[in-house]
Amino acid sequence: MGRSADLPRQHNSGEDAADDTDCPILHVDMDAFFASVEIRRDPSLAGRPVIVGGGTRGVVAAASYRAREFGVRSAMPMGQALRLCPQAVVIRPDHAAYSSVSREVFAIFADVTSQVEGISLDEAFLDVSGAIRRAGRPVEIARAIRARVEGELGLTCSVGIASTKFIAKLASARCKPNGLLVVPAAETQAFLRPLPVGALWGVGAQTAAVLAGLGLQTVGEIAGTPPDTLRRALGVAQGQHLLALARGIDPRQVTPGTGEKSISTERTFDRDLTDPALARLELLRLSDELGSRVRAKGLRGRTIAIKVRFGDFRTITRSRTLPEGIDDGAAIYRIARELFDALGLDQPRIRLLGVRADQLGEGAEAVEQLAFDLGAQVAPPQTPTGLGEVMDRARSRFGAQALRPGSLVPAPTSARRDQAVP
DNA sequence: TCTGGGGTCCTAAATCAA
DNA sequence: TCTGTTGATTTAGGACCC
Repeated sequence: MGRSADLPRQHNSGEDAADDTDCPILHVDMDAFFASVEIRRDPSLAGRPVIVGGGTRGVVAAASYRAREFGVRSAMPMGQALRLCPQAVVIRPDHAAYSSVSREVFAIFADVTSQVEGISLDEAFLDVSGAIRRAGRPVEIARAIRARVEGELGLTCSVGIASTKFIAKLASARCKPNGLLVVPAAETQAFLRPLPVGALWGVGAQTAAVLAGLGLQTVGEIAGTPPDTLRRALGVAQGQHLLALARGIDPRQVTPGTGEKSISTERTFDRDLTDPALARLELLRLSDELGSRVRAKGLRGRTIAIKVRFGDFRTITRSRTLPEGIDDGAAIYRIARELFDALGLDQPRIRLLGVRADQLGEGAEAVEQLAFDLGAQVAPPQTPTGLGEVMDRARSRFGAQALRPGSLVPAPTSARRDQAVP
């Protein structure tokens, strides 16, 4: 969602006249996605400032355009957002709902082309070069997508059309909300030159400050800077990357669905944890959840990492790589706890804890491969093989709370204990 | 002002093996 | 055998994205 530098909105009067030759890349971006889904669910919210986010220590995940008129932006602390717009309706994020709507949106994309690269729930690149003969010019395809998304799902999106991914993304940002913008291949340079450096993908606050130190404010100024200057200031990889982008060069292809490389779960506490025993309990909870999510995707993680953020926002990570992948909450917890204990924290103030699985491999495939190697007489196991799988099956039948590690079950109330113990 | 949660990618140092 | 080089891997941290 619109986290990048705000770009002046460009009303593209000449949408039909714009030359979309050699512009096969579409960037489709849903408008204020989370907030729009919430408004669709509760139409009485239409026209009101809606902020999706929350928690006493939360930030804004999405703001409706009405809320943005008050200066509310994504990633803004909730306290600040509510000072700007006290009358806003605040809604806790419902990721399951957004995922579900996202699948419907992507189903429309898939009708157009198989060349769809999802960036997030609400954003994707489409390479429509293979669809032009069947579905028409890129502009016509984009118009059809926008009509279907609005007609079938009651949501609006914006589409940028260009010769490269990067320019297409800038174009969609520039025509938001509910717009369509073509940047003809021949006009790429003119389009780029006046933009602020923050418009470039990969330039955040830190990099922008470094560039400002070099006296560089616009993309055009970066494009005219000697490569060595940028490499020295930003490192080889980033320097070259930025220079190429600033000159409109972006060879990246649209690459449909490459599997994820890590899965993580983390939690910021309403109040800092000071009791290491409580912190370990949270690690157990997080490890258990992570195990479920890793198993649900049929994966195993070979590297387990923990993340600890302290009261002063200082953040550290610790990781360990294992000889084999694991997917079981208890096994993940053992590693996480060892990493945590090795920190030797004395009187900690812990704001956040997280657990992550890296170096993901396919667990089920490994089992099947083993069966194959044994001569195919051994069928892949049809019954659960581990405690984690047993728990997953029980949860899917009886609900998420059905089975949890013993120490996560709330202590019985005195009344219930009285009943249980005659 | 007071900073979420889910990710990706890059850098750099340490370590180990060829 | 010793030493230096090189490359791969691990680990930690950080910037950035939505």
